[in-house]
Amino acid sequence: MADDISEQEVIRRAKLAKLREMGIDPYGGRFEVTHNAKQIVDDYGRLEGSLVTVAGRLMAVRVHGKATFADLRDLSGRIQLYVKRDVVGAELYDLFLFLDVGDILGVTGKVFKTHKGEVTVAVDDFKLLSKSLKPLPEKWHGLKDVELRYRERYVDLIMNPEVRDVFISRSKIISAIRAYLDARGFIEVETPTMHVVAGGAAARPFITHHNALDMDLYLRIALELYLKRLIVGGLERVYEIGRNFRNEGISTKHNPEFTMLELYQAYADYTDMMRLTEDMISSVCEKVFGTRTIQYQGHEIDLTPPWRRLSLLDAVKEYAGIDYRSVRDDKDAAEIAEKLGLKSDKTTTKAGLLDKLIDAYVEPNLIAPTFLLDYPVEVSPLAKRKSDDPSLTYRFEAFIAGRETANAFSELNDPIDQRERFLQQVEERKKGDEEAHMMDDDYVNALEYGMPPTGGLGIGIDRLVMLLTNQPSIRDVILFPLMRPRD
RNA sequence: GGGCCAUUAGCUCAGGGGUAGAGCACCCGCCUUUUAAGCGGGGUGUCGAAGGUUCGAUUCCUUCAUGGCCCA
Repeated sequence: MADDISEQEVIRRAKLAKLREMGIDPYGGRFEVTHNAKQIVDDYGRLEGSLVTVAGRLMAVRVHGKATFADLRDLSGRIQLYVKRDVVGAELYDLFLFLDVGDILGVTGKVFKTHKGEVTVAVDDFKLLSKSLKPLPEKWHGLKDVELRYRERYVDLIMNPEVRDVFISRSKIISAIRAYLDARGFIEVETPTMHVVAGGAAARPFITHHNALDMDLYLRIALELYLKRLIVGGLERVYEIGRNFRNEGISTKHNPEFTMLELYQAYADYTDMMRLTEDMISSVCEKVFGTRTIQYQGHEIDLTPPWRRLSLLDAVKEYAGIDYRSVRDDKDAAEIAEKLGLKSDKTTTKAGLLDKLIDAYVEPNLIAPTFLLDYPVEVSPLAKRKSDDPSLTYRFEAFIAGRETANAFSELNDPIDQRERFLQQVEERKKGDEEAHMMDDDYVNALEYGMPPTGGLGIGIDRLVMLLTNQPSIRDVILFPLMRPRD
């Protein structure tokens, strides 16, 4: 280990030893600050000439012989330090020059402005709070290598302030969602992440094992079925913001673990969910960013309600030129897929064809926020059938910037129909569809006690954050995206 | 899973069969209001890994690893 560290690291380790020799603890303890960097700059008028104590990471040092300028950075921003040999004395001055960029320190000094007008702290005293043993990346270009940025996100966060801002925005967006739902009488709950039956979505689960019970468990692929059990239990308005796990490929839109918001509202239906979706997303955007208009990868998108509403089958007819109602069976579907040149790795079913048509022809056209309404029952095993057309369901998906952003329906609360739909899914599974639902007897049992008519909504938080922060990849909104380990 | 691309110093990147390059960072010296401080000096490296071709490979070929983008 010791022989594969760089020269710069060797030098820093030697400095560390020297500091200890000098009786200086290179990893000091508690340090009380009076101000952060931004406060000192913002309140210069009041603070000029007074003593402040501030702590942060040393980001740059500019030595001018017997006086030195340095940049200290904390969460709030950057503040310049000025250390003068005449003021701090030779011993402390030499100690300051002995520090490295990257070290964390606390300083006390007087606030003043330089000739160039920059607010600066004239250091009287400072304390090393943590010795940094590795050199930081280049100050001008920062850390660019995407692999390193994801693997060593801590360095990414130190070097790239705009990355830090994205994650601060993410936190604010989630807080704003909580505030929005809490204000409307929703209660936040936590349901299991380890499931005996992985349901609520069409996806392959991760499998884990409980030793004491000697049983396999699935990491949840959705929050849905437990939250609806709570609606049966009378909680009426519930939501959960939680991690889902899906055992599928990794892409700019997929990370194996990702965060979903799901909410359920008793006595509501999917029209209520539409209004809630457009109102929540646009008000969260306004609360966090002060505007309802966003820029996403070259598109200007206005989130102000009401959003466009369009029947799914009309959209497919309009954009793909296919009348889905004329597709009688899986064989028809396969022929159409073949004719359109839609490649697929599995045998094409009616449901699979619809998915592909939406993907290839409809989605790319839905830049402005759009609700696609009334999905066929075969792709919506948990949604209530339309009373005027039982082949369709009261379900919508919302699309923004050509991407699915929300999925919602009037929940199926007929236990007999639900059991039949599960049975159909089990058949699909037997035919080789690994993403088809499993039978969930306990969920049907819950419905048999009676679930009120309910509207439910799911929103992928990561994708929403991507949209609102203009990030092209889901990895840019997940602090530690999954990576293969190095060696 | 398939296609394309990338991998060279701590970082950002050039190079292209014949002793390994730049900027920043780092080390030494000078410098008391600089800010990508400046001036002078110093190159710190398993060119992702393993095979192959060759007198000679960081460079060409093959395989592998990791990552990115596109497709599935």
